Amino acid sequence: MQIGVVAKKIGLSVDAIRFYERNALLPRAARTEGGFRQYGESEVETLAFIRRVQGLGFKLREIRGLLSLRGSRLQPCAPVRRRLEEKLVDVQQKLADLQKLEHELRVALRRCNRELRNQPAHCPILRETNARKPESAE
Amino acid sequence: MQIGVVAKKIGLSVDAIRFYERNALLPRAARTEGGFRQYGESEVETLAFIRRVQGLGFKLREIRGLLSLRGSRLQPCAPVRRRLEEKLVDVQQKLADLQKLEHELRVALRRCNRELRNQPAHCPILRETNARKPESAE
DNA sequence: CTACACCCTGGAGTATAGTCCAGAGTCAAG
DNA sequence: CTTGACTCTGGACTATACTCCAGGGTGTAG
Repeated sequence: MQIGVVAKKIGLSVDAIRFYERNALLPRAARTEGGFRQYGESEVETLAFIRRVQGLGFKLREIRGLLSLRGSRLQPCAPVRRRLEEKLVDVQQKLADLQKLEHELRVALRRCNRELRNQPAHCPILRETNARKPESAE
Repeated sequence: MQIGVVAKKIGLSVDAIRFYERNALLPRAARTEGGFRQYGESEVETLAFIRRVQGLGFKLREIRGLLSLRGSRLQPCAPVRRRLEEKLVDVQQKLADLQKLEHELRVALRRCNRELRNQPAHCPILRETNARKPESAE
């Protein structure tokens, strides 16, 4: 298969696949005489794998690490599990951060709504400690 | 006040403040004869404002928009509220995405743990549709 | 006058995951 | 042989929010 076919098959751009090769996620592909990349099923599977774990939130540098575990005979599942756990912790941290942010946004909105009913020209977000343009001649 | 004092006061780097000026979050500061930036309270408040809304998840380009509402006489609270609402929707979308991700990670981990008990050498994450190195002579 | 801390400008660099491009070559069909 | 679709390489570009730097000037204490 040449690169365009694989790209369509997996749902990646041709450029993305070349990018992965340049960045050592894929080994350098075999070439035709004319220099065209040739792919077989195993490359397609590697690309599918990349998509899969990328969907799990792994970055390309982490995926490189995961890929290096493939094909090793040394119980690769344990390190993979460790990475999954780390990633889960990561995600949970981000969730907590975002939840806090959500709360703060709600608080700000509530204050904004209260003010809007009372004095429509005074925005508590903009004001706060009395922020005001210096040159605005009132 | 010169820039270093303000930086310490607000908890920003000198470079960050200069960066904000270059990027139109702050108007060009007044200068001493020697060319040193001079700041007063209003600039300090603007910087504090920037920090505050940045803490609410706004990007600098969005903050520029918020800043342009300050000092306008035209009921600035309404557009601010709209922006807060949009940001909230944003955050909720991200939360949903991350929750889905968390779920997927848990699923992957469960499968991983099951396999680990049964056949420690077979990682279901790495395998999936039978991914395997092509040249590995078994 | 010198030393030292501080400041100036403009530009480059950081990380991420690609995309887009020019200029050139390849390959199959007609 | 030509056309058209496809591919090659290397490099530049995107967004974000800064940081770091060189090479120079300023301001003040002693």
